[in-house]
Amino acid sequence: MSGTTILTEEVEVISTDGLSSSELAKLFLIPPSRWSEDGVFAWMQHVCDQFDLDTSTLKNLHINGKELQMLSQTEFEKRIPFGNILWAHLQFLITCRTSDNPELTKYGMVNKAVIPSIKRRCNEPHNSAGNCYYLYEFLLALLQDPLTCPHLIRWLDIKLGVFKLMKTKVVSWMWGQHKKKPEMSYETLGRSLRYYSQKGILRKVIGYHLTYQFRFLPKNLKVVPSLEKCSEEQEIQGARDEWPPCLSSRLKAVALNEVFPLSVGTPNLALLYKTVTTANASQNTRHETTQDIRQKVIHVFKLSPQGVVSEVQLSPEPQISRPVKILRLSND
DNA sequence: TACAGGATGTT
DNA sequence: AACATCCTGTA
Repeated sequence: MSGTTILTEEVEVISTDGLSSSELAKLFLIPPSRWSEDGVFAWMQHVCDQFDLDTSTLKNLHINGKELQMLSQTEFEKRIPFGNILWAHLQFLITCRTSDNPELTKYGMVNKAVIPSIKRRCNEPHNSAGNCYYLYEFLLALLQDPLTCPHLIRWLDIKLGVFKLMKTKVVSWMWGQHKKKPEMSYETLGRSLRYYSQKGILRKVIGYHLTYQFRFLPKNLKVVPSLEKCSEEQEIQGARDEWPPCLSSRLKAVALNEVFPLSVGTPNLALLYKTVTTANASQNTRHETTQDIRQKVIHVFKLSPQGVVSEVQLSPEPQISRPVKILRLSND
């Protein structure tokens, strides 16, 4: 299949991988009632993609936008996979359209959050893409990225949603970059987490430092393959089996101590993990022993468009002053 | 240093 | 509304 018609009025050639952002923009410019059969299918794929739902169960139902809108909610949810989510999304699109919001076409493209937030976003006329991310979504993204989980943040019990912040300084700094708040600290981030207790999104796990519990988890949560219990070779192979190609190449870069940019939430950042061995002279009452301490050191870099990065100093983290050339930029 | 939560400002 | 900032106080 080399191309598909996605709109009733216009013919657009699209790749089999999905729609480009400009193609999506065109789709959302057209009222849902005027979508073609392929337009409806493209919309379904897009939404499932945005909500991390399994797109493989989707198939072209060969109904156009008009027929789609004529379905009752019950009928809709019965016939269409993930019907509850798609229904909510469709209602969202229709409502925004009729409320005469000039920015509406953008919203169909940035729905990376949970369903309840869609309605609220509909009423936020000046919400930019960089602003649409909540802290809990950001943390969930980090927990699903092998570059940040488990080194910066990890599950203590994924089934219970219990996680721990391993490197508060780095995570807080990344969140600050994401929100364009360079002064962000764990003091501030922690206050936001405490607000989440009140809202019922998180719960503090009492007695455990830096440990919180999600009270709700998204379906199809990606599980980062364990990095601790296997060799580097297995690690990379495991990642290759379980993750899309772009991610396994990123994991490989980490294993090889290469600098590699983060793509989740913070595309302008890079992390470098390095295992350093230091001799540690520890004193017992009787003997003095030297012990090799293997420690994972994390360096954080900021990317420029040329791929040259400078290290960010997260005091008292170690600093490298020389600029580093990025070997590979993200494919995704 | 982590943590609880009040007060107030910002977007 | 969802933080960000600042702060008082506790452990």
